Amino acid sequence: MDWQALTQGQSILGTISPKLQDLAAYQETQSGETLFRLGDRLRFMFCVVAGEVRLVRRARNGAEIVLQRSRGGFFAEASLYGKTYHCDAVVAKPGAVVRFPAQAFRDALGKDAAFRDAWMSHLAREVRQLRAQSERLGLKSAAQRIVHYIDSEGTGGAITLTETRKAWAAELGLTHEALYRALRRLQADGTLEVRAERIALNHRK
Amino acid sequence: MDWQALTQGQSILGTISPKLQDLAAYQETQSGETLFRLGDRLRFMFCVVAGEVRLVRRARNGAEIVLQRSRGGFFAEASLYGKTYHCDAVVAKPGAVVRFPAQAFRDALGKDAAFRDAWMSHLAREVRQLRAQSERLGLKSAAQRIVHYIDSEGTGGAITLTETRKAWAAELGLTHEALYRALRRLQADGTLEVRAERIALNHRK
DNA sequence: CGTACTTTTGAATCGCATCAAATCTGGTGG
DNA sequence: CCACCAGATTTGATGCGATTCAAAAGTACG
Repeated sequence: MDWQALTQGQSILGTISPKLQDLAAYQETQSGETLFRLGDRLRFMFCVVAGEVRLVRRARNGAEIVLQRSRGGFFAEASLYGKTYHCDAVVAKPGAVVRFPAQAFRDALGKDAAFRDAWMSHLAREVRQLRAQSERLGLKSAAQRIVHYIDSEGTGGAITLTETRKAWAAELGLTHEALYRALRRLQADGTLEVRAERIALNHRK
Repeated sequence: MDWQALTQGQSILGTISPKLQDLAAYQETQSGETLFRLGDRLRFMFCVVAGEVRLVRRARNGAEIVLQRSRGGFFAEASLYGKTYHCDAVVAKPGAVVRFPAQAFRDALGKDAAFRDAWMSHLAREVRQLRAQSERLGLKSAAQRIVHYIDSEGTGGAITLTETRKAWAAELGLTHEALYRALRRLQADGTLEVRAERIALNHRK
């Protein structure tokens, strides 16, 4: 299966050596399917290429705790150095993953300098984005989060949305209704320019 | 200056080779001091050993956007592979940092396998923690965030706080008042056991 | 052309933020 | 040892903003 055609956006996958690529397996995923469970011996590193996978843990009181929602890219990176998985991985929306044998993945990181550099800078970028997102979610008002998002994820004070507004709202930790209303308010008072997918901050002293 | 005595908790720093350690500099920091500015050529990797450093960017509308608050450990990891810093670093609370020449740091990552492994697993752990935090901050109620925290950061459904409750509240994205009240409510309805610094979830079917 | 989903607006409610203030705590210096 | 201070902890009252529930209109897709 030519999974590489599906992974244009995943820069990391491009740097993977042919040897490791041969060991990779493409796997379509069904909703509700479990990729691994807490305590399972670590066998594979997974990369989501379509759909959504969730890392979950059962809380003491029975509630399901979502540790991560992955809608693309690697997940459970921290597991790579452990012996077992520390949570369950459940498919939330059908799609596909690519999976690499964990040992081969570690070996490649040890031997292949280019792959290793790509992996480290991938992790570092991830860290930066997540830190920014945490700071953002710490802000109390919808307006503040929107401005923070545009300023930290956008370029030159503007962004072009690639996702739906509903999905953006979820990323901002808001209901979609709250996002729509906040956007309209910000547009009304002139701090924001909203034209279709392009949203820009107005300069304002 | 023997900065290594101060860095007990920083597991990474322990794996740094003597050669790189010799190039490191210890620096005390004053409130308001700027370690680097957006656009500055990248010279150093910094590690907070005391106090607090903030990575900030000025928003278009004049507001200050906090990208990260670091109260210990490395920050701006993503800068390591760039040529310039992508934000300002300002000291928010006085303390100290250790700084490493960026080129020497990169060289060490390339040559020293043990250091590199420690760095990669440090980044991976960071990613996992931050993902969990983002999921947590996405939860709408104080109670949910508290349970999520105990379940994802604690062991066996319990945590022992090392920070003040006020600081914990900030980490949970709540005001300290909201945290106090939520704790009392959870204790009253029996889902939580609070004894001084030890907070445990009760099993409950 | 129908179905599913997003976008948009409305109304009511609730929980958290905010402001205020009292108590408790640990640490400093007289 | 005590007085004092800064900060943390705790409780109360109030208001605002986001959630929630509801529903209509727009849009993409088979």
